[in-house]
Amino acid sequence: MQLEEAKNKFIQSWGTLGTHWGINRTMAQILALLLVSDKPLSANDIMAQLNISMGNTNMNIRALMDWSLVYKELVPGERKDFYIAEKDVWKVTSRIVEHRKRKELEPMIRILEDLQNVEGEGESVEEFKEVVNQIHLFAVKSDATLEKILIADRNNFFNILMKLVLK
Amino acid sequence: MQLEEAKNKFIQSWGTLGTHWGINRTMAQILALLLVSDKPLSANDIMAQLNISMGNTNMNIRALMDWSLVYKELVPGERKDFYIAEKDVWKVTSRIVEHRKRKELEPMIRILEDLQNVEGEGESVEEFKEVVNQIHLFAVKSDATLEKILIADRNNFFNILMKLVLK
DNA sequence: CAATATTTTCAAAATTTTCTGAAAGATACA
DNA sequence: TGTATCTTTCAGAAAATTTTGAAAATATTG
Repeated sequence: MQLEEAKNKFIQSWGTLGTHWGINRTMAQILALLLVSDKPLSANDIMAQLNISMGNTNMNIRALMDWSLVYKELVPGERKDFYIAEKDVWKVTSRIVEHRKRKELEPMIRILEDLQNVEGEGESVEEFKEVVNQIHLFAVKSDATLEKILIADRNNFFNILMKLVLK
Repeated sequence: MQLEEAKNKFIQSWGTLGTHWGINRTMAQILALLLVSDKPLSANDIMAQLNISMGNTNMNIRALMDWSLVYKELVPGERKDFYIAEKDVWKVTSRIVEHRKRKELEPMIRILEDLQNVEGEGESVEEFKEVVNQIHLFAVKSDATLEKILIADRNNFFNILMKLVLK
């Protein structure tokens, strides 16, 4: 397998994976392209290499910057903006996890808490509260665990992983 | 808030959350409906309550059974099939995680391994290998950790969570 | 076995999500 | 300031996903 072929394979696979992670295909592909690029790329380079439109490129680069997965890099003597990817796997992962925690888990916890306010007394109300309560408990524990993991630095994280795996 | 309102709110929210978890809206809503139902429901009941078509109902019930999130329950004297949800939060979570591990993480690991076979020697090849290798290492560790967590029973899981949270 | 009830299938329709590209908005340079 | 280059926006187009419902298949009952 030649380098170019390998890079393309990586970009394609990463794109597919991304769609399962709250990231759309193009956004994931841009990230992948920048991850395996040895130099910063301009919006134009990205457009050309992935065969996508200007607007699509721009929108997704900005989303990636918003997620802190891609940074602008100024290239002296160049007027265009150039971009590089965050290459630290742990940072990439933790930023994605953080986003999803904020956008999915935390809103769900708020809703579950709200649902505890259901009125009435009968058995069916109790059963409902019980189900909601179980899920809430679980969600809160998961949230706290993620929080703990996220504030740890990479080394800490690998230590935790190792403890779990070797246990 | 009345019980009915609370149940509907739960079903809607769970439906939205589901779409972020590789489960489509309807599939998640059916699961939610069964989770807060005090008795087994038939496909017809589900159709009526969620206002969805027969085909949609059938397809998603079967997907849920395939994921072991919903079971058939035979009601004596009834010709229809009735369904109940898995109410153990830990089981629900672990089955979803297991599915995603099999369908996303493991295929990615295989691709990353394949990509290590890139030919050539230059610096750019080495850089590519380094990126791929970092991701592969991380993916394998995550996979092993998930495996460990999944084969643990619920108590074990909560113990692990607790250790992490209280650390 | 025939009649009826229930479940399953799947092509077409509806909906949702993503992408395009022309136009408007910035920014840098002379 | 004028011109050229680059970036952003967004309405409409395209693509992907989900849903419908009629028809076929299957199961149950008498």
